[in-house]
Amino acid sequence: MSVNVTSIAREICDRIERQIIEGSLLPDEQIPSERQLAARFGASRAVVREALRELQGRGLIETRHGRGSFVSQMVPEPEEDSRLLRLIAGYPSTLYDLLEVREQLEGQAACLAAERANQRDRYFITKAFEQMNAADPRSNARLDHAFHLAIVEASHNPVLVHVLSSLKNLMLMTVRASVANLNPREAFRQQIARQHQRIYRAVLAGQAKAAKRAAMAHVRFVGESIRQLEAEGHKVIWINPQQTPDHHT
Amino acid sequence: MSVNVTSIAREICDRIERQIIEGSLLPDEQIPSERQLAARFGASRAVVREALRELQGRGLIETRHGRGSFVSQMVPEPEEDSRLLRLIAGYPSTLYDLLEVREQLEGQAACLAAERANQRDRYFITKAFEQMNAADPRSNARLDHAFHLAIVEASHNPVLVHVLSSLKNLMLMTVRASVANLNPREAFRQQIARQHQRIYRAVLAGQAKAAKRAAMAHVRFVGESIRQLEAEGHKVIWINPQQTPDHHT
DNA sequence: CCATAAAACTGGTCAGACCAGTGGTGCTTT
DNA sequence: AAAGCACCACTGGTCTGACCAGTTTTATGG
Repeated sequence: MSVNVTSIAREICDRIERQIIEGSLLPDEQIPSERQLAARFGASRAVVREALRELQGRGLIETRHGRGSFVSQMVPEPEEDSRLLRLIAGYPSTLYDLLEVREQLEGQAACLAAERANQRDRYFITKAFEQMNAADPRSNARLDHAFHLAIVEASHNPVLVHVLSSLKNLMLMTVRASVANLNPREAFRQQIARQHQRIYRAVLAGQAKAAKRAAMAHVRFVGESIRQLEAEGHKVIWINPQQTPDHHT
Repeated sequence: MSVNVTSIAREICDRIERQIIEGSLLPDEQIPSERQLAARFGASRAVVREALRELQGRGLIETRHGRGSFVSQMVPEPEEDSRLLRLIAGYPSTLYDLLEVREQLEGQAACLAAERANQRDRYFITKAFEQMNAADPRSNARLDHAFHLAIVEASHNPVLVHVLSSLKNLMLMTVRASVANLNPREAFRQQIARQHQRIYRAVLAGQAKAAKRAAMAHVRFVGESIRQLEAEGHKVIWINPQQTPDHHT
């Protein structure tokens, strides 16, 4: 019985592919150098190069002489996204629809993240969490979003990552709406900070059910709060995502 | 002006690719050995191997140890579906990830559909439900999917509709997997029929919570059943959405 | 302080060696 | 003559170590 049908190069290729699909390696992120990969996998550089070549053929990475290899941008469907965006521009109420969906998906993401997050995930979640708290509460929409995204990626569910990243711009709208309308009011701000902390702790503690509850409660709270403000006659601010600004990683 | 950005390996890869596309190299035809190619192109064998690896990544050739490399059999251009989706579709385990997401989204959809469905929605849901039941239980994947879709549309949540329709091909895979593996076993088939009926009745009766419970239970049941079959050593059938077949509406 | 040269990266290519499957050729055995 | 077997000439798979060629960082000299 032959068992090892797979060549070393193919194995390395598949492992890296998996990391890309799962989201452990993000678009535009640099892949370790060939020599490093060779050392890590205990293989020769030639084999690593073949693995990377195959990934190039699959369109997953791009390699530049003297620079390195980088994960390709595989934008799901930009034109669909924009169509939906236009629709929503006309009907702000759609944002509530999105919040409904977010409640489910982020709840699921938090649940899975609590179960599956590895050390790297925990590091990024912690980093995002701390950056978000350190920033000015009135202008941290992007950091707020990054925190939520870090949790989604920690779920290691590629479908979830794909869906939520395809809704990135819409997500940013809801997050911005939350930040712009709720954070300036001290009571809301504190409440939201507590909710974030609850999510953070539950995920890092590996408490799946608690994480799910916290995440769903958080999203629902945002939606209901904004709805309430609107009902009370307050002017609710919806901010369109002009572009994806400042990429100052 | 530097023009030659192309590596030797890439150049060889492209030349062979052109031959395959032009038809100079026919499907199943054997490609000259690496050593021959190296001599012909005046390059080292390592470079030739990298070129062949890239062709493998592009799915144009297949290589067998001790035999040689052969041109793949392939459909002219199986319509560039989202590369990411096709990529994900290559990993059967991803289907479980999708089922996790489906459980949340379809639960939500059923919930909203029960609350919001109007007469027109009810008509379409009923029609889809009856068609599904009337069809051969072993070959009604498309109708099964249509039933679920009708409920999603009745949710009147454009975000939900958008997300689930963007996952159409993947959804079809899970539905097909369910139909192909579960329906032939009478016990499963009856169980699933009951679940469908429960969803149907709850939605039409406007019982939101019950509809949500039923839909989530249904999706979870499918996932767990397939997982169980797999664990018991049964051969589980995953059907790739090569094309969207017979559109004979 | 800034421009420039040198060093320390990165990927790209080469040569030659050896291992590991595959299949044919011809000899031995039955 | 037919079956078996060892051998050999292929095939791809991997390794090593060297060197070339872009890029980025660092140190150096003005």
